[in-house]
Amino acid sequence: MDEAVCQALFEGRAGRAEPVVSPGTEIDALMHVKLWDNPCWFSFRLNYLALHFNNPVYGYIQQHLGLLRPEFVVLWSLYLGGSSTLTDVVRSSGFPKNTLSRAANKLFRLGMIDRQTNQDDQRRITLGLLDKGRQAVEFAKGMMIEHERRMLECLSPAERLSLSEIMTKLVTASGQWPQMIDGEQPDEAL
Amino acid sequence: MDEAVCQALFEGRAGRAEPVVSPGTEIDALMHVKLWDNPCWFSFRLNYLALHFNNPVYGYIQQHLGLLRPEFVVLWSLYLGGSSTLTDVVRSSGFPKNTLSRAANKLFRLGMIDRQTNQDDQRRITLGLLDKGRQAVEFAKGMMIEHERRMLECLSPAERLSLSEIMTKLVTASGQWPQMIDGEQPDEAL
DNA sequence: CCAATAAAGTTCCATTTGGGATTAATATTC
DNA sequence: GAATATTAATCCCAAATGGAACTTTATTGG
Repeated sequence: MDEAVCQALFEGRAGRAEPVVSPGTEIDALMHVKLWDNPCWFSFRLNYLALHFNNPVYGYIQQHLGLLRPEFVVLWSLYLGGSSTLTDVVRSSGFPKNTLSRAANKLFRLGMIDRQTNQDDQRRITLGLLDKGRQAVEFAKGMMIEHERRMLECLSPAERLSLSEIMTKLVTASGQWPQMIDGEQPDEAL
Repeated sequence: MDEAVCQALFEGRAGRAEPVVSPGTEIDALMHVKLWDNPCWFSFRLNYLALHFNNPVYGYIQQHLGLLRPEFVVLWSLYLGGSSTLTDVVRSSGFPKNTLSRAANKLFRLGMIDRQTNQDDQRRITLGLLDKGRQAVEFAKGMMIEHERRMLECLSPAERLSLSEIMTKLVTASGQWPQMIDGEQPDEAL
């Protein structure tokens, strides 16, 4: 284990020469620098990889289901977590609440979800997946899993396990990261 | 090395019980399911982590520099890669070209970059960072590195190295991933 | 050498987005 | 128990976004 490399990674230098480029991957000069000489190597790769999931997957969903990303996010949330309130979807997805409110309204109009006002707290509206919504999710689900599988197939089983564990660690720690950087006061601080 | 777990990770099941939740991380039920019982565990964590970089960082940049994300992306590209053409920035960032065209025009108006028409190909315009643009990047750079450092500080040095290597492998393989899923014809296929 | 094709950037415009105010229901405080 | 604060969801509207068409320059092929 090379201490200098670890320190470099922590400090934000990628700290390694680029790997041999695999066939089919033509990388121009600017891409090269962003990948291998970027002080924010982690964030860049994160965004780069997220893009390569989101663009094809949400493009396909829009094309075949006519649903925008926030709309599908609501469906996916209800599919995974069962009936939920809009606020739960907001918290778990990071989209702004008005964007998801609009999305839920459209899904309701499309007959993909229903909305039930909560009896003991009448502010809350529980959103529930209807058959039509479930069918939409199930239509997209296989494609999403397959696309993710293709993204991960370049890794060895041990690497996939390692990646899962490391990302788990990061996500678990995320509660302690600043939601905002100094100058921007969070509401409570005012 | 547990074969079943590796297979599960490949197939898209997270395949593990959730870790002990660290203090400060209150996770509601829906979040829990999305993290630990999501067939697209990788993509979800990718987007989740990217969000936790982008929101604070670009919020800060907008607040203090008055620059939108596409605008800062252009500056960051020129800062890392030196003078480049808009198309290079498009390719290396994944933003649509009209969005970046607008961004470059605004940066030009602000005196942060200059534009030089290429002599041997008059379609090309080389964008170059001016002092004012460089100062903007350098103003934000420390904050960005620091935020990324905070995100990574929960990992051991060995884990950071491993993460870097695995992400490198993924990015390098990305040229072979589909840019589009079947039904959506890429332009050339028509 | 000229038409057809492609590439770099820009412009147009309808749609999407998200900050902030608003409404309505519940919690808390005094 | 009225007054205040908080929370859930929605509405308003100015701004940002991105697909598609367009302009200009370069390349290709007959």
